[in-house]
Amino acid sequence: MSTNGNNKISLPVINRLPRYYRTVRKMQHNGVTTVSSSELAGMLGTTASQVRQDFNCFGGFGQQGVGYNVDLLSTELESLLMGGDALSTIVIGTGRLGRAISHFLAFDARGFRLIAAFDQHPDEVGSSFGILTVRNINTLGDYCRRYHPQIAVLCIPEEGAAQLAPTLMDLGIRGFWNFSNYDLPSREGVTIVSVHLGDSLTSLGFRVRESLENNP
Amino acid sequence: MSTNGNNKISLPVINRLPRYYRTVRKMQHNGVTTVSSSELAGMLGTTASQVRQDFNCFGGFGQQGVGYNVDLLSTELESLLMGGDALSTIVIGTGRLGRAISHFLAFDARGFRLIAAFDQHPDEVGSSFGILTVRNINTLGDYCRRYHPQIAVLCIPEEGAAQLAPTLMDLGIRGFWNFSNYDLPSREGVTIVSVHLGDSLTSLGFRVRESLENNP
DNA sequence: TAGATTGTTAATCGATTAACAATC
DNA sequence: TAGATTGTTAATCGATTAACAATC
Repeated sequence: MSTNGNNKISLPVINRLPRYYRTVRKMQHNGVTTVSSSELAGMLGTTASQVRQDFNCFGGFGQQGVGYNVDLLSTELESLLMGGDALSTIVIGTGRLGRAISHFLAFDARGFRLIAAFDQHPDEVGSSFGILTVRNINTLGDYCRRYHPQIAVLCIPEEGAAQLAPTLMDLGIRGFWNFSNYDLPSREGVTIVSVHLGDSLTSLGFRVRESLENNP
Repeated sequence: MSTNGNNKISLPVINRLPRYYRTVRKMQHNGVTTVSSSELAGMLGTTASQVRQDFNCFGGFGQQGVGYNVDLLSTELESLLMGGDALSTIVIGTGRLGRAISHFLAFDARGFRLIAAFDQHPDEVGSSFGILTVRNINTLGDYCRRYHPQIAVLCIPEEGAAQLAPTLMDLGIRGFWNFSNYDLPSREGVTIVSVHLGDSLTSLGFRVRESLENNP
């Protein structure tokens, strides 16, 4: 069923949904037809309680005494996560990372559709970018006013992101997948998901060093 | 000061440290010499209480009535996060993503040192990889037994990661920066930080669609 | 029916925030 | 000294886990 009326769904729950979906797809692929909350929990390293709580945010699609129908679960999660029209998406920054991410996005779309790529370097502009051509960053405003992209993927350095973010929000961008080091300011109606590679690496370092101290 | 004795530092705290460090560095760069917990909190979108709680995990380096010395804070955080010997690191998978990530790692090392890269494709093997040369994946075991790398960056598909992970742990890898879709099983003494790009993108999609429903 | 497992309410746990005494 | 701000303890909040009645 669709999202359970007023009950706002918490971020921890939302962030677990993709993993549920991945796991259920895998089971479906293996021909499993029914799964209990405790089986799923075991597979995911969580608790049966959590699985049931999470699924119930969207109106129970289990059957008491039996469990969950894998096909149904898969269909529901899929429509929940990537149902409806594809989100039109632009990439800003076509360096190494921008190209890798865009390839990922184009290869495994998950409800997104890449419609343009922008860069500031003259020698990038005009170069091919998958099935697209890299556009000049100074045509970004015109482009957005004409095509109204919904999502922006930021693969540019901090300064560029800081400068561009408010403009992009004003131009109607509703979601950011941010790979820059800049922390975008939140704004009503705009969703921001940041992948801080540097922070992630730094905390890995801290944790490994901590572990090496206890157990060299 | 170094980590406060027995008090285990919680993961939420650890994950906030890199942001503290980034912010403090920026202030240092701007010539700020002293900062209060509430100023820092304002800058980071958190509370003064949290800042003080977090810093106190490492034995207070503030001064009552005055605040925190920016240089000291920067030095302490730096030594905490990337002090000591660099962690020797290998990359597995030299496709688009592997190359982008490695470039990032080499450019902004943060206490890591990239010492080798491996791939399974014959036409990748032997190609240049920054200052390194791509090695054949089937020499991985020998390499690890000889050079004892501490960190592995996984930029390979799920199946490869699933197959390689236990082997790498047996070979003494102490930390994984995992970009595959595979959820590595945890093991005592091994730290895993996963960057699930697909999950991150999927939850962005969910949240944007949710927001579009309320406010098209 | 009896056994199993959900949906849902209640209890627990941990993290965040507030408060305030210590002290610069 | 008075004002400010930390370090630290206590209160709150939210998320996770446990329990159990409903029901397949």
